[in-house]
Amino acid sequence: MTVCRFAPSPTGHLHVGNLRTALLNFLIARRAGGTFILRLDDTDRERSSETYADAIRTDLEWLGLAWDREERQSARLERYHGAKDELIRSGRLYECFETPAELELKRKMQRRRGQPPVYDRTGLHLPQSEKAALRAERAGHWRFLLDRERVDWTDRILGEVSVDAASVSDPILIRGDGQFLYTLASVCDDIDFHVTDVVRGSDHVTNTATQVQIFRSLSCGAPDFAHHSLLTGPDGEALGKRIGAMSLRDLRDAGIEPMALLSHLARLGTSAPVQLRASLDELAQDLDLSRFGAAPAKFDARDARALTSRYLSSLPVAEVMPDLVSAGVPVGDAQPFWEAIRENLDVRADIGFWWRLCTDGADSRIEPADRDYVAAACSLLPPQPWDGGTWQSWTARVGQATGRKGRSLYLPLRMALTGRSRGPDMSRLMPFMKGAVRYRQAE
RNA sequence: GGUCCCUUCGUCUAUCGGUUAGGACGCCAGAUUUUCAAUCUGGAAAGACGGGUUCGAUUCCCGUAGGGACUGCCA
Repeated sequence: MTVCRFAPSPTGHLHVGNLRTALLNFLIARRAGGTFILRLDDTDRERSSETYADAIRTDLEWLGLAWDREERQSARLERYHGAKDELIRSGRLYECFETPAELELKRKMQRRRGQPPVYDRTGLHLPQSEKAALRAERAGHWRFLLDRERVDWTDRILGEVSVDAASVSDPILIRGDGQFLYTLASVCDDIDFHVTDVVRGSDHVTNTATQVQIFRSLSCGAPDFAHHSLLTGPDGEALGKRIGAMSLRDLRDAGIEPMALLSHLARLGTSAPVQLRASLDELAQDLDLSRFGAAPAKFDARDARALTSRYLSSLPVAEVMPDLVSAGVPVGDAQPFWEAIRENLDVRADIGFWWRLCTDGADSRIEPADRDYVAAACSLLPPQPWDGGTWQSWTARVGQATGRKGRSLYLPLRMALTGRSRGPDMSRLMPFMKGAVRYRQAE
């Protein structure tokens, strides 16, 4: 039984990088008919908030990434205590008493001497009497005693990975204030929830080595790991540096369609071409982790926008009926109006734009050179209401009267009627144009 | 400073030592629809740099440069 999890900490809004992680986990679970767990890593009570937890759920729901089970670490403290006791009993957890300032100083000096800033295990060798004395003045924190050996695993994206645990400090698992840290909590959760596949960003590669040792010391096997490269912005900058940029919330507000975004992220950084898919199931069918590269990939929202436009044009009228109705389109007009505009939308909200343009009328744009031409054409324009044949009969007459043809015949008329050089097929749009056209001279 | 990863068209990437270095998205042009879009056809567009191995290197090795991750009482 495949079990995957997406484990954000509710300390901020999700961004596209987070989404890629969530999506991969979701798709793996979906394809295998397994379980997808949403796990809120909220052991840090100060930074975590319910507001962000809600925002995360909202984002996932918007995208259709339904989770089968929700867990939160703040509710599992007892379990972590149990793990702590077990590790102490087996001698893998030891208490330390350095202050953060002392540790920083230590690292600084090691660095200055050209040594790697690895913890020197002072706490491990402290005599009991000294520990008791220290304990009286401050709360100790707990470190996991690493085996100083290489940890190897076959990563489903990176291939054979080998990390030397000797190059890493014994990780702190429990803070002085008793807070359990990610490194331990995550392992306990993966054990208890029987997680089989861990897909996460490659910033966790080193963690994996230490966590594999923790799995072992708790007498459990580690799950399969896959570490994907990190996403950057269009200029290669790290995501999340610019606050709010690339957040899912922003993309949603900008009108990006879920399936467009999902289709893009499922293939970005892979050797397979991006293909617009209609459903998560289709994406799940196509998913191939081995096609992901190890190099960081750039995410450009413009790609998601282009896909959004293509996605919208593929939709049947039933899918957009609520949008048409709320834009004020009468149900009887919905089908033909949708057919008229569907291929000319950037975002869903453009439905309202075109309908308002039809009902409220447009500000025309007339190039100075076309002023006489447009005036002549307008004198030939039949009064509203127009129908599906109006555009053709009108432009034919205008063409005869003025001798114009092709682009120079049509474009000024399109701009006079809609104020834009691009837009829906005019013969399909004209029947809906009931508002007055406000003619004015272009600058 | 240390460890690890990465570097091919604008972007994502293919290439198991010999290829006119391929595809997709984007872009440009033409065709078509006497409009917009769509579609079709075509086009421009790449091996970071320096060594080495080899008959032959984008491919293997070393180095340099650049980018990223980790090096937290964050996750």
